[in-house]
Amino acid sequence: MMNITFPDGAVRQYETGVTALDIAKSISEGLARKVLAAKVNGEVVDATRPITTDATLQLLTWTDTDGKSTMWHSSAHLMAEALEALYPGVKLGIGPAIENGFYYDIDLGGRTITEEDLRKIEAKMVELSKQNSVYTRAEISKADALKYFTEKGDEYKLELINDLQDGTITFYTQGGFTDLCRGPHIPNTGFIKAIKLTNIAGAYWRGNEKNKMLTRIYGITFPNQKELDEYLALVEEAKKRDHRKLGKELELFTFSEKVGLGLPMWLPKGALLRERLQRFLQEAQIETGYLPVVTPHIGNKNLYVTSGHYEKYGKDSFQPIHTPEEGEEFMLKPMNCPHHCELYKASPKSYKDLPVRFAEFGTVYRYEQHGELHGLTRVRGFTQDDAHLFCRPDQVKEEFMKVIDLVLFVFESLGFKNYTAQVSLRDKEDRSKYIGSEENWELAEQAIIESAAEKGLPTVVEYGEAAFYGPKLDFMVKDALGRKWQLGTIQVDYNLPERFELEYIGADNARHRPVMIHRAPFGSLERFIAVLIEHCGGKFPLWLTPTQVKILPISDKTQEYAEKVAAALKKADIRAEIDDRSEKIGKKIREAELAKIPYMLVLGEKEATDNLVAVRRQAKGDLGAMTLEQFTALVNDEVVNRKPFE
RNA sequence: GCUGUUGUAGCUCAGGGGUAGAGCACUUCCUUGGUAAGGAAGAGGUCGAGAGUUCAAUUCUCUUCAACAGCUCCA
Repeated sequence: MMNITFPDGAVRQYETGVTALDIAKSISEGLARKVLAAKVNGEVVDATRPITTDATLQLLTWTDTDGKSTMWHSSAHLMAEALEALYPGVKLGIGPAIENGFYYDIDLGGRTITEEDLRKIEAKMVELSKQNSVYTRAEISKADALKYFTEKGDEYKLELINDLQDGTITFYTQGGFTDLCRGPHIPNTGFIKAIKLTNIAGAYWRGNEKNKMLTRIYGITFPNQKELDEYLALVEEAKKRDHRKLGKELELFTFSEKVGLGLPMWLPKGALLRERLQRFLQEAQIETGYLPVVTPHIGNKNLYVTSGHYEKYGKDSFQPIHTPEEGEEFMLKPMNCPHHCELYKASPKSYKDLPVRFAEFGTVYRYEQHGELHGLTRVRGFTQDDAHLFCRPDQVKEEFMKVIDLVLFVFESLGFKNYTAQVSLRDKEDRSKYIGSEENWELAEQAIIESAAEKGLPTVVEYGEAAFYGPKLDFMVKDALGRKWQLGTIQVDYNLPERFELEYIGADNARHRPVMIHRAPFGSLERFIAVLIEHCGGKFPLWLTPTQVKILPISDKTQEYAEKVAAALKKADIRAEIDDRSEKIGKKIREAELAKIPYMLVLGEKEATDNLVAVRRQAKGDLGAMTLEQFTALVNDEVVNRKPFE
């Protein structure tokens, strides 16, 4: 007998060699029908693997992330089985589970696959899943493994096996399909009830562009049709909220081939929104002790030689600008830090001056790869809400706390309620690649961990993810559709103060090196606005939205009254527009609704006579008539409190 | 940068070897209408660009540019 400890702490005794599935059955049949895999002593394994020692056990179902990925991994195998049936001789690369579903990289040997073929493969998968084939695990020697795939003629699997240690190799078989796989897998194919193959793409074997390009088929599966339908609806909704589409529809920004790719241009409505956002952060920053600075868009090449960026990124950047003077070279600034370092050096600093916080909405230019450009989220020219804090090592924590406060204030004001923080620290083993003293790193890493904890941030710590110049903390937000985006970032930097020989005079009258902290709550205005657009589906909070009110006179007869109302709103600092076309009120309302204008004022003779406005709220409908004062108060309340659109 | 798909009016898209079409938007006129599309007329495109095949190309072929999806990359 052995002791099995459950997540709630309960301990029960079972026969040695019992499986997680057996244990589930002993609890209830219903539970057993839902168990996809099990976590035994923290390791995810097949629910059908015998347990031979005392262990902690967590039964994994569809509601667990590990349960989902086990199912998706098994689905990849199911797809491979279907592919072998439909395309004899197909060679298989790798087929893992991913965040939303799974993929398999395959070599079709000259054949191609179309969208219609995906439907065929899906049908085959459904057929195979209904056979309830059991996924069986087999430990196999390296020699036998090689023999199997040599006979099968699959060079990709052979390459994978060659990299594996003998004695650690396992095969999984379901139905007529056997694959090299570490597992784990779900008990049988019958768990896979709803299948959707989503798209086809090319992918290099092992992610290396020198290798052959394989066909990658993406798919997702669910334990029932309802969840698949919900997922597909979510994908549809995401398409509707695509910031590139909404940006065009709401006339926020545009691109021009003539201007150049990856260089967004802001249309009046977008520029207004952007400026409001900028002012909002600027005000918050000034309150927190930041000092606004302005630096030029270009810098002498030597600036970047000093910073080290020229050596590291020079070849892959916009190339230097040459002047009529021989030998002079300037570069478009790819970041603001070097300029700010030089600002720091403009005057000698005492320890009493620190921290110094230079803030600038700095537009920078980076030569991103062509294929990488994407809407506003990946561009070649963008504006960072940048600031650099120069402080003493003992001030790092306090500064971090303040920056976290600022970032959270920004998120809260814009309706991002769901966020996590990723703390990126040094590699635990290899510390050779990091610049800066052990002592300072330790201080900064602790400061980050502590300040995140003290602020109650949900945090993930990643070792080895720190930049060579310092540890960092990145904020990931989840938007209204549950998609994750990386926005704000706070990074400690030991490199640039060194390279620029930044100093301050300490209380001991000796020279010391300040610590530099880079931080950007938005990340960049472009990226942040893109995420904001998708988060709110184009329905911006009233305080940000370009047009707050659309005034809709019912006929020409009330045109004059409409203008009077417009003037009054303008005076009250409310952004309103009149729709004075000779269209029917129904049409004017429809268009204002589609343009996602928060408030509409329907003005007819009744309102003009009584000196009232009939208020309509976007997506909500008629709110009834009120006085202009009441309406202004309503709007101001929403603006001042930065309420979300709803 | 690599692979694939796409490129027709301001937008969304149809068409197809014999020099183009719809809806919306736009202009003008009629209509003055009370909470999600009133009516009529008109204007607007050398079918992404370049080359080739052909009597003839927007349609076929090649090249190129751009967008999209994925891969690689991201100070």
